[in-house]
Amino acid sequence: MTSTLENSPTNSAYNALLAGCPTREVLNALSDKWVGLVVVSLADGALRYSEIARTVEGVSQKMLSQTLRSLERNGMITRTVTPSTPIRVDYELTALGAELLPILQAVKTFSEANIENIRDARVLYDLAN
Amino acid sequence: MTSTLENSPTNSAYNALLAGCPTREVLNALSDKWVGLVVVSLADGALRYSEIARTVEGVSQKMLSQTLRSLERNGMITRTVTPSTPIRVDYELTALGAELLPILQAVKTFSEANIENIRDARVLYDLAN
DNA sequence: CAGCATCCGTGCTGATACTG
DNA sequence: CAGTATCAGCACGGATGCTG
Repeated sequence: MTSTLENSPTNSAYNALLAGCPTREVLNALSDKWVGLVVVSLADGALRYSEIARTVEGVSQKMLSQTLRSLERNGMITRTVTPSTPIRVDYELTALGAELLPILQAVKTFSEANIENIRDARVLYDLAN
Repeated sequence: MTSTLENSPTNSAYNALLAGCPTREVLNALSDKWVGLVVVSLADGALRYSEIARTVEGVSQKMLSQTLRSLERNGMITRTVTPSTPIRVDYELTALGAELLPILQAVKTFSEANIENIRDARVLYDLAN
């Protein structure tokens, strides 16, 4: 009989619930403020730096650069420089990034679909506390 | 023929890519450091405060309390007090929280499944830069 | 047992200015 | 166009101590 450890649904050697687990780095990287929106902005294919900046409204150059650098370093996106004048830089999801995309899209969709439920819950909570 | 706006997959009135969109609050709330692991810890049903603390290794009481309070306020979990001695407090996912669970589990599973790919990517990136 | 209150360092964030 | 550099603020997060 196979045991059913529902809270251990993966057969991976790693478990982010454990303190020293290196996957916590990844979890932290994925919970950076702009990561979700930047990855989602690349859903339809490669985008230039300025196009991402326009798509992800409100992101500063610093934060966008930093986020792109982090995603590139973690193998989620590629960076392609075309040395034309003016210079052109395109960012595109890697296979790994494409695997991550639907997950982060789900987070975004969940937020958009339930924002009103959440607001209602907050009103109730704040009334009672 | 229906138009295919791939980057607008929802029919919601909200779009987190827009600067003033209230769903960004939710995105920020969901990217809090301990939210993912706490929600996942409740996958199998209600858990006591101390049980969550033990399951989510390394979380401080302050951060756990803060995270639970936030999740409760946003309608993701319920808090049930049993005034026995000693007191007993159980936390459980709401219907909304249960909807969020598989998404955050996917993030966790993705991290665990791809940590080695990510580490390799980092080594390559750091060598080249 | 289940927490809240407080202090305090560090690191994230954004604005501003500058460069190839 | 696509960034980097620097600075100032403050919020996040951890450690500690206390309470019903």
